[in-house]
Amino acid sequence: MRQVSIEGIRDFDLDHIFDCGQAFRWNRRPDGSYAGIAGRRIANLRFDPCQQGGRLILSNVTDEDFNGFWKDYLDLGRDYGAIKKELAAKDPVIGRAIGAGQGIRLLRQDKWETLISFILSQNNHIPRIKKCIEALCCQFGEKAGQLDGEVYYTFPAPETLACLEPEDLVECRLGYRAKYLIGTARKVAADGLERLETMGAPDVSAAEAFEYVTSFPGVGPKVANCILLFSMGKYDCFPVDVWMKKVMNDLYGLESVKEISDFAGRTYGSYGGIAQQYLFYYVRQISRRQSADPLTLENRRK
DNA sequence: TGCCAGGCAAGCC
DNA sequence: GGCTTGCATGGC
Repeated sequence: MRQVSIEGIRDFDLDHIFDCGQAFRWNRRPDGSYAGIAGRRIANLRFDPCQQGGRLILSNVTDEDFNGFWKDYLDLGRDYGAIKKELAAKDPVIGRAIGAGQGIRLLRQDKWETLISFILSQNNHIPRIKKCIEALCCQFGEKAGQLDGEVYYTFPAPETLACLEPEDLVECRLGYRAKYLIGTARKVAADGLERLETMGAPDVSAAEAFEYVTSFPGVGPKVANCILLFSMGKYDCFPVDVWMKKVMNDLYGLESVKEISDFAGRTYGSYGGIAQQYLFYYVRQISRRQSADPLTLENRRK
């Protein structure tokens, strides 16, 4: 199989990247590799860490694909080591979270797919969000190809979803989010997909992009910030969900969303969104450990 | 078995 | 403008 191998990659860990709630169409294989789809491109990623920077092996990928797409998608051009240093220098507490998710990278994902995916994320668990999205792609996407015996489907286009009615979506089990999805698809189709795409341009401010994406039904401040951060390169955005409320309360004693957002802007600056991902991964890791280990202090008190 | 999740919109004051 | 409530669903 066609394959690309890249040496000397630092600040990179597949579990951290694909298990930090930013992308929903990647799955861990028993060998520790991840298989997934982006656009029409299907790939398997494997990473062998080593002291001097590890080796990333991308299967089902050509050199042309790597240079023209995957390099940017995986954000390999960014120096996360420098960002981590900068964040740690600004704030003494975040070092713990950076240590937990040291290999996180923010994927540069498709804007339309991210918009719909995070509409489906609201008041939902990550494993179930993945199921909803797979059902949607399987039913309304196009067959993109096959890898290791598994068939992959593209994310359905705006026009495809725009002409659906809620009853067409019952099998996807989206719940009350189905009507938001249809309303948003219709508005994207009416506005033209280009309008959404232009929001990712560097000269479009986060505030302007925020205003546009919150005009879609089912998109409030939290979902909007996720879209801006995960698909539009607005790295100062700081999405606050229930996990972030918990970790920001535990670490800094902050309570309200406004308190948390203000603190983040003040403290982490232009890389607040990246700080947010380390914190998100950290608090979820702690939570998982506690539920896996009944002898932790918190559980013993019960 | 309930509780809860990468929240939002609508209705209240 | 801030606060409360209803919401579909299923993983844990």
